[in-house]
Amino acid sequence: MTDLARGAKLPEPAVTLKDVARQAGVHPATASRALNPETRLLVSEGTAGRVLAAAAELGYHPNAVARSLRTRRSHTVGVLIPDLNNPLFPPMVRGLEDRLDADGYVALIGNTDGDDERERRVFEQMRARHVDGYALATAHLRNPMLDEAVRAGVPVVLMNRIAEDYSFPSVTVDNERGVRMAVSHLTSLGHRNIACIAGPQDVSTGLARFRGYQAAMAGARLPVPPDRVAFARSFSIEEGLRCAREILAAGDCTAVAAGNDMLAVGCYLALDEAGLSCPGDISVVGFNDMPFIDMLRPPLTTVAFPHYQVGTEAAQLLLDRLAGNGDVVKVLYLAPELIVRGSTARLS
Amino acid sequence: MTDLARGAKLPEPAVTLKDVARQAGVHPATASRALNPETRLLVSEGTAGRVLAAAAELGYHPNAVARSLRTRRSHTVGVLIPDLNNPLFPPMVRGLEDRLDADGYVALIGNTDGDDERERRVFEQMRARHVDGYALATAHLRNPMLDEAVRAGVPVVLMNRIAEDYSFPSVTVDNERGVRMAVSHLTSLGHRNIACIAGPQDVSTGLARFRGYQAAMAGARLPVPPDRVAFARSFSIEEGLRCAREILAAGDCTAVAAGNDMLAVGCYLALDEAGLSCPGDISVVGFNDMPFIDMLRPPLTTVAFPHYQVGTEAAQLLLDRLAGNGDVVKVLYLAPELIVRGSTARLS
DNA sequence: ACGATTGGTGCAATCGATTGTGCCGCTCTG
DNA sequence: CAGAGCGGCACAATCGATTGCACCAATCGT
Repeated sequence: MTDLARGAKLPEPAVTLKDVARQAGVHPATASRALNPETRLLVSEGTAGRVLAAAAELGYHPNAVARSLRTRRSHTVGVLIPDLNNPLFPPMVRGLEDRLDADGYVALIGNTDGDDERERRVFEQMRARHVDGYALATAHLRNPMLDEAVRAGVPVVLMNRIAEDYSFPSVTVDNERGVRMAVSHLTSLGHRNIACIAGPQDVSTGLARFRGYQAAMAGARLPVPPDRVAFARSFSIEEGLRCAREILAAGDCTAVAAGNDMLAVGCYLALDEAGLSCPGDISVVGFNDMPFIDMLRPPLTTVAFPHYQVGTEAAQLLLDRLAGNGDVVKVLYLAPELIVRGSTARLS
Repeated sequence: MTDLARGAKLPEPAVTLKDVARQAGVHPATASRALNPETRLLVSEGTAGRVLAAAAELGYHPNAVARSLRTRRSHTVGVLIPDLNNPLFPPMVRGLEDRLDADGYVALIGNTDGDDERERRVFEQMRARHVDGYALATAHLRNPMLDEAVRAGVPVVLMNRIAEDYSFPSVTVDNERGVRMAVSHLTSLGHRNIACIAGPQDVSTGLARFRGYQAAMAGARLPVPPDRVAFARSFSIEEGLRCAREILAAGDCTAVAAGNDMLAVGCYLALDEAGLSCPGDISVVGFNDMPFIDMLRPPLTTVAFPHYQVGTEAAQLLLDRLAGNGDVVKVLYLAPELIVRGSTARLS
């Protein structure tokens, strides 16, 4: 085993701008301008060439930390999500990272677990690191940190959420329409007694989807007895199970529209528990088209939307802001798509 | 809509150390020492109190960028993984982040997609940002960047992988033992013709697990005809499907040991395709116990290991290094556990 | 009681890059 | 041919915090 492999600290060469300047026989300031494409026209072509050559030869890599200190731009954005383990988020994060990367930005990812205390901590961490902007996909709508961020002049975009009071650039799916599509699908299969496992009503997705359910039922002139709706306290399998039990106990429905795929999975468990088959006895629709949800038995009929694009578009909105072009607040609604699989069947 | 919500840039107050010092009536240097717990004992108790009070009153938050420049410590570590969308990684990343967070470090996550070019790019990005260390879970074993990192004196730990040539601190599961457990399970169910869908042989997990298969078969004095082993080029569902087709075409096996859960899922697809049932006709075992793998039909029998702990332990190893206590290279093998579910059955 | 220690602070350099200002010397013009 | 204009570059300040060093006062030992 070598000393190197053991992690021994050797004096890092650390070639700096000054080294490049010396090698090229110019002042560091000139080297800086030559290296920066924006200001390269300020130096003569010949000098620029020598500097570039020197930089290449020495293997110069600018020190991003020093640059940030001076320019007050960290080229870093903070991304707040509830939980990376939720399969919904990795594709969005990748979309964000990929788009940001193209412009030289990197993402700092923070998991909040829906916990306000934790959310505040990661937010502070990010602020201390002077992130240039935030992309939020966190649970709660009202948020003191939002005020703080805008007051500090730091751009914020929302993913998969919209804020009601403030007007932030956001990227989301048209949740209401998505649920209407799902419920229409069920009615077209002959279902009339359609229950709903609604998500938390203090997050915009939960709210909008429940509204979509109500609108679709009203549009089809179908009644919605109170015991045919259960409200989950979180978008989790456990809550889906609990709510589905409630609904099954109330009896007499032939289909369930779940607020998202997790709740639908919980519903699957409740059906197993009750000895009911899906879609034989009861049809189930979800929302999100999470990765791997098509591998379930039966494969879940659900409402899909382009997760990756949510990330890229959010990144684009943020980059627009950061570049100074962000006068109008854009709210992007991506189109939902109904994916019919095996969990829904014609009422026999 | 207010100007603030529209993202108008206002002059940020940006309270600095100098402000705190002035408020407390001391020199910035003294304020610095008072604020840092490590050096607080250098200033008198009274002054420290005044500085702390001033900092609290003004809402001072140290500028991490400036500090990094001076201390040459970014309190940031680079995490390289193949793809965040692979459900195997989010738990590990969370483990890492949670442990790092406890010591004030944050993680920069980079996806390499198994692409050397991309890997190099994110590595450069991270180096430019002067990360204090790296945690790697990337695909390939041999890697010029590893040399570069150790030469620069930047600590590196490996997750879910071990390097053969160099000796790096690593955290991984005992892959060989895990597969032996899986194969023993199959033989105890009466299976003798056990095929293997092996992972890529140029990554340590693929290699070790294949060795485990060979060892287990040899130990049970079972023959391994060449056409009963297929090598996947990547740990993907597609490759699992392709390999499973090959194996099924060769005929006459009653069980398949897959190099990981993804490959096992591909195997499920091939069985469907061939009109075979699992576990009725063929038993299948996987490796990893990915999230949601228990929701499949049939639920997959697989080898589990604590993903989250891999992350926390890797973080711990890295933090040890960063703190200067890292003389001996630790390689941690976490114990695998066989999770028997519905995809394996007694040979009838 | 006087010189030597020690505790507490201030001073100034430093990390590495960016950028406003100003000087030099060239070219162009009237 | 003199002065205006300008391209090209160097100088130095700056971002905000850390830290080696020096300095002053108070205390201690003998």
